[in-house]
Amino acid sequence: MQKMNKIKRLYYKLLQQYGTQQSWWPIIWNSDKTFEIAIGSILTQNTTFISVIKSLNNLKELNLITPQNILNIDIDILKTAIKPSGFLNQKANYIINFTNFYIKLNGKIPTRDELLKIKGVGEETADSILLFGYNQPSMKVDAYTKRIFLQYGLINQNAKYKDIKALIENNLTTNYKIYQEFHALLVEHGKTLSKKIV
DNA sequence: AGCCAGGCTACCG
DNA sequence: CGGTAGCATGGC
Repeated sequence: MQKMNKIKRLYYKLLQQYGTQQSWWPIIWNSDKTFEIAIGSILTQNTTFISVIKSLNNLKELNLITPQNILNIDIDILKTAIKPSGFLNQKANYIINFTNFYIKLNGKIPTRDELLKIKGVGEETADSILLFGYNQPSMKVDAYTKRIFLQYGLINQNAKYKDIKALIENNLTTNYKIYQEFHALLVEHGKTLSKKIV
């Protein structure tokens, strides 16, 4: 076998252990997947995805997984719908902020910098939207990623988001499917690790 | 019964 | 710049 860098080795090791994680991001509504994934990316901030699913189901029942309807509805109804995933006051506004931006895009793919200007969209959420919502090869780094990389000695404690992102992007083939797969695998593996060491 | 979850903003020094 | 309190809820 060809000589691989450590990131690639980890990728294939996890792939062998857990198998492919295709369609790892669950789709509830499936009409505007990009929009749905973006809203899910905001809702998932510092929350378990189980809670996000509940919120997305609430939104679906209210027919709110559509940009126009979200902007037309009373914000208190939006807050009630997303309550299961926590931080309802700020996330409701974050969702509205993103929705306004999304409508103005008119189908265009946003840049990462444009996304980062939205209040409520930080680095991880921006990458999540690009990678899973738009199928763009922009690696998403999360707490699991950092934890696992620390454990394998691939980074040190003070590595920052952009450092880890660059490390991965420089060592894997630039391909959104591979990035999606890798992230999903890291989450699956991360969930099996017992304690938070970051 | 406290800690953590698929973070971000605002504000501090 | 780096560090951190606050944000809200639910699961274990």
